[in-house]
Amino acid sequence: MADGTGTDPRPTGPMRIGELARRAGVSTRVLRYYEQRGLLCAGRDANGYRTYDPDAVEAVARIRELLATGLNTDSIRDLLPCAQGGPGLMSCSFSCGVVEQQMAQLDAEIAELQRRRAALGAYAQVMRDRRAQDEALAAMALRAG
DNA sequence: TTTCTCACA
DNA sequence: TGTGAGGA
Repeated sequence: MADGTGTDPRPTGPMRIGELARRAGVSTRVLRYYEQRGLLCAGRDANGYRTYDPDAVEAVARIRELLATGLNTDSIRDLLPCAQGGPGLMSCSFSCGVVEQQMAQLDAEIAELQRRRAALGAYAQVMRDRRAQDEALAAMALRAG
């Protein structure tokens, strides 16, 4: 079945890149990119076309999940051995370290964004004050005729 | 339909 | 982190 909804039955044999892309809901370019970055393994058939095992669909889903956390492809490549056999990561010291480090980096980015927000807020307050002052002066001038 | 590479956002 | 183009 090829309804493009991702509800097809699980493939029983190797897939080519187009079928994996459709099942995983990503572009073929993305799959080649993941392979280039060492995130995804592909075999080759006689004509050089990539072939993928049926579980590559879940592998792509795991990669997408990890990318969505903000981890880069190098970190994900190192983490993938800890991400086998189901959702989430094994609680090994390596994966814990990577996750902790990523959270620390996010905390730093959040702090920096909050600093920028506060700086912009100061500008905004000055602008509001000036505007209120200008309006008050204009009202006074109007009353004075 | 697939492969690849280069340039680009 | 991806995408587009262009040729094989």
